[in-house]
Amino acid sequence: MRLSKAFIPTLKETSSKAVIKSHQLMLRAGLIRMLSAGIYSYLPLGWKIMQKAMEIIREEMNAIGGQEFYLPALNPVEIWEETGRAGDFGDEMFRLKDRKNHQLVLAPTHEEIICANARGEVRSYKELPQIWYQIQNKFRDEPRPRSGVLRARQFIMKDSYSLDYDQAGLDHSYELHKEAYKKIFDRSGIKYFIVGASSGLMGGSGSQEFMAESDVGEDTIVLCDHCRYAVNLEIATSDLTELVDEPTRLEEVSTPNVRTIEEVSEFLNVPASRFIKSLVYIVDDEPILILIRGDHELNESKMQVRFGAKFRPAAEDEIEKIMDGTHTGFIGPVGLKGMAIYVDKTVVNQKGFISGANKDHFHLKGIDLKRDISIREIIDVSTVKAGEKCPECGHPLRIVNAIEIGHIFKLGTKYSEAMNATVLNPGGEKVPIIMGSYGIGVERILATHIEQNSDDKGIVWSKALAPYFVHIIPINVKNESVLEQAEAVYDYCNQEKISALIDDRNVGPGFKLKDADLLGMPLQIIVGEKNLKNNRLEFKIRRLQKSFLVDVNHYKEELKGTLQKIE
RNA sequence: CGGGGCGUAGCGCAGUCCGGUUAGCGCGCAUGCUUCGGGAGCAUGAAGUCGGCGGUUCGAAUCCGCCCGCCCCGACCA
Repeated sequence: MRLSKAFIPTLKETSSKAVIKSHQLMLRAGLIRMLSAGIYSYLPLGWKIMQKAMEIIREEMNAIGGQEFYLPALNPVEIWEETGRAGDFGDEMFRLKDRKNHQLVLAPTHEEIICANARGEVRSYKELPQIWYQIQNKFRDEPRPRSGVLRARQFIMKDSYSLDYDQAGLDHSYELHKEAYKKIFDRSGIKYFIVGASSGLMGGSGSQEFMAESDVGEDTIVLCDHCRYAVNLEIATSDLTELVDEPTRLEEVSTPNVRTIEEVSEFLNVPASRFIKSLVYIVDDEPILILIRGDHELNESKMQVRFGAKFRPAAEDEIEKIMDGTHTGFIGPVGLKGMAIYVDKTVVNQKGFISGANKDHFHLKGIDLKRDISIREIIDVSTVKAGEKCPECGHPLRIVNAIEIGHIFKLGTKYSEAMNATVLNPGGEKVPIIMGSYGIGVERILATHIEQNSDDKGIVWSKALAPYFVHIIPINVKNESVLEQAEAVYDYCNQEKISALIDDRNVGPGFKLKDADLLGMPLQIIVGEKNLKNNRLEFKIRRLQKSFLVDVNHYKEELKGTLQKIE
């Protein structure tokens, strides 16, 4: 491609609206332009890279027997009502009406459509397993689109769906996907790790996420560097068994006007971990009390796993009413009646805790959970903190941010049952198809690659995603021998099917060199007057920002050899 | 949905607090000449519903009200 003809609108600066590195660089390198919040145009260079990423995905999906579909984005709402997800997605689903006033939605994902294709047409276990996939636009009306292309309202997702008739089949399809995903992300040059994850709205028996560590990631991951324990904070646990466990005596202490754990901790000079935090939640219109350790936060994802979607924290005035006038800050579990008490597992069977005395301006010391409190149930709802012990091996845990680039689910029969997608098994019984679902955010591959592979000058593409391998720069196109030599290199690349970009624009050398670094092709070949007089071309490896001179007569071998060495 | 910020030429921004000639700057764009190893120089030129609507005023980019759009933090989220 000739830059003189190409539409690659690079920018020297970006709006202050673009905050994260990948967003800024995608704008500056002329890959994308925003049309509206969370909605982007892919310009030719950006689309070329997207296609590269999609081709890697396609190859690996085909390699495990995947068959590509093209599914409708425009769906009648009824199909989403069959599984109840029209309601579950709520405002996140784009809705519109056709001319007959019929309700349609823009598909946020495609489990229902896959089921619709399977039911009635896949009838016997003999036709299974199937792996069906698509690489298409999905639409989600995000409450807050952000971080450029990382959280968009219209985005391209590779989604695949496995159909099996028994658990072993599902396990196998799941493993196939996991291995395929490793290959996809390895080939894309992305550093990632696999974590245990929450299944959220998707349902199902288990799921894992492919995560790329990054400060701009929206997910939080708990990692153990010693044993490879790695799970999403949403479901992470830690080992906290070392706490004090001596016989204690209940004792009321006066704590005038000190109410937050922090304040009381300071007032009594006792660490926050020795406190019990008493939280009032409303579940199905009933108040419940949840006890967690004073230095911990409640984990809403875990709450959802235990109590479903219908829980909320009680408001302050509600609490006063429920607690017979005791104000927040002084409520506690001891002597409490008429309210179920759920205890987080991090404080169960322990002694010597401090909590509110259910009396304004007083706290209770020496609480023994077992002795003093009638526990309804022991649950796991607290959020792990960095430095706590790994539940597997006891080493300290690390907490990092990460970008979710892939998510694999064992869905089970949630959708097939709701939509009556069944097959006859070898025993002649009618069984619901067992499904798995496996997603990859294609834009996130690009953005993550840029987050992980860029410097202050611009992007550094690895060969797998690079839109062109070689960027040829004649320093001055008015100099005939310079231009001729550059064109010769360009011709050679085309002839050898080495994708190349030539900057044949009549602009200053600084302009071209800056653009080349910004665009980030792996190898730059710079043709300058002085070097050419000495029969030399300059090869520059973008990633290393290092140049070396090559004899004009041997550049062909050198080009191939150098490209081979670059990953 | 809560908190904060922004909207002025194609792009990036100043001007708004404290109303007052013809609304500025940089980049880009067009034409010409020069220049050619890190976003060139000179000259000339084109380009603006100051987000929208309404109000206050002799006079509004500037003050007031409503609305729209975009960004950040939070909530939420595949």
